[in-house]
Amino acid sequence: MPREALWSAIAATLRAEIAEGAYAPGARLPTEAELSARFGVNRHTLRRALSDLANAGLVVSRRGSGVFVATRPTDYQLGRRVRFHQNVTASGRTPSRRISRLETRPARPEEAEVLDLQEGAAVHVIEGVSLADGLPLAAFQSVFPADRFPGLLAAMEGQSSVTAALTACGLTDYTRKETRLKAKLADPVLALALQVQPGTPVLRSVAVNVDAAGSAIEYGTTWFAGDRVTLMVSPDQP
Amino acid sequence: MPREALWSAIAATLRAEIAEGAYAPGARLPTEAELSARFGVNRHTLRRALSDLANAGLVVSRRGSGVFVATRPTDYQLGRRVRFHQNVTASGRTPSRRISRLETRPARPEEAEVLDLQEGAAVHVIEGVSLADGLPLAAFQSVFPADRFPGLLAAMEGQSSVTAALTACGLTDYTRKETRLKAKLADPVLALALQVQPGTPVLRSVAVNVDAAGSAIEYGTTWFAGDRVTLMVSPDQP
DNA sequence: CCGTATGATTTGTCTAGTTGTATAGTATAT
DNA sequence: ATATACTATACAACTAGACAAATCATACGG
Repeated sequence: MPREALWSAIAATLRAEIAEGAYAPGARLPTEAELSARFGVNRHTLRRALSDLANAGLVVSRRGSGVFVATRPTDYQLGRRVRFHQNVTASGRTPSRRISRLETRPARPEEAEVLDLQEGAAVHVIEGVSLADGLPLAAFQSVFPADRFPGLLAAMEGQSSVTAALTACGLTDYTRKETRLKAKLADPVLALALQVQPGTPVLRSVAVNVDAAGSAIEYGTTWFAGDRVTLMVSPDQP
Repeated sequence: MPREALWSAIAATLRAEIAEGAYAPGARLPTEAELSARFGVNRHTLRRALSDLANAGLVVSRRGSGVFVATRPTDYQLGRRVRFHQNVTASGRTPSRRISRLETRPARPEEAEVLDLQEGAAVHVIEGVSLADGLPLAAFQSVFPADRFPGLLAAMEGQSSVTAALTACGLTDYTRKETRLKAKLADPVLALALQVQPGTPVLRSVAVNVDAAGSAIEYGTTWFAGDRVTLMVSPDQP
């Protein structure tokens, strides 16, 4: 009977340390060179162990960067009134946003239709990435009618909460009217923004938000990193 | 009367050559392929001879690396204030240390309890192997409260004496408060670190060191290679 | 201040050599 | 006949070294 293979024992050790919290989710493991020195094995043997962990979905390795502890998939509640920050804090993490684009441009036909605008009317576009504990969870693009919120982009300067900016523009409340979901593959640009491998699955959510009066005020698209987020669709509350 | 087996004769030849110093302790023997060619036998037959030597503790083989000539055991004094270097030099050997891991991570419940910390408080972890004349005698893991010794890991960089690093952090003296001993079997990872066969007996020592004021400052575990070390427990001196 | 270039670091892949293990077959002594 | 010793072959596990590809940090020039 063959005794336990070295790589297997090493994998078990690392597994236990990850489980004990020695390496937090999202954290980088020591380099392969350091780990192989620590265990006193050749780098190939260590890589065999890492490949076992990666196969089990416990770690993700990125060439040139390192090996990272995989984040357990987050449940992301998709409801009429749930915002990003609540979602992330509810799972015990620290939410943050990185805004990458603020601009005003003519509405595209589809956007104009949804937002009930004339084709070519000006819209504000906000693009960015939402993160939990510094790890990208989703990339988003939101389109707002410019004439309804003239100072929106200015209100976004220096802070990152879209909800707060909308409030500053006089919108007290808004709810999600409809959401369409689709599974896609991340193209290189999206993969970069989400820090995943190109070709990994992504959940694209297209949502329309309406104000209290029921008129559309936001046309938002969100791309969730499929391996980090599980979307929970809850029944609508009236 | 059965004439002596081939493998037995080969083993005797190698035994004699090792005894004559043709292969120094720690040196690598020729590869199995070379030796089997030299004696004109199949590799299996030669391996039967080698296995005889290994069983007698004369050689140690490492897969992928080669077969090495082994060395003799040491007495290791276990006292309140005895350090590793003194122990090894006392037995006429050259001590050395190989540090394999320097990290800071959250304390595990047991460690927090012993070191009187809050659960999850940061601790420094130092792992390595202690050697005599280049041969591993013991593998150790030491855990220190990070807030008590903020610069400990930095002090360990570029040198290997834990005592010196502690001194650099302002700790002038410490003594062993308690030691628990247990016999265990080496798992593959530990076996590799100690350069013994997996499954060979190992002495695990769990010790708590305290400073002059009596507060715990180190939670250390040491695994001694059972066939290379004899532990001597001396009565405590007040 | 920003983009670029460059060098160092880190993971991915390949080739080759060494010991460990398993299976099957052959010769020989009892 | 039947163990026992040895041969033959094949594959698995691990080591060793080299190079490629991606990334990151830093310095430099506009």
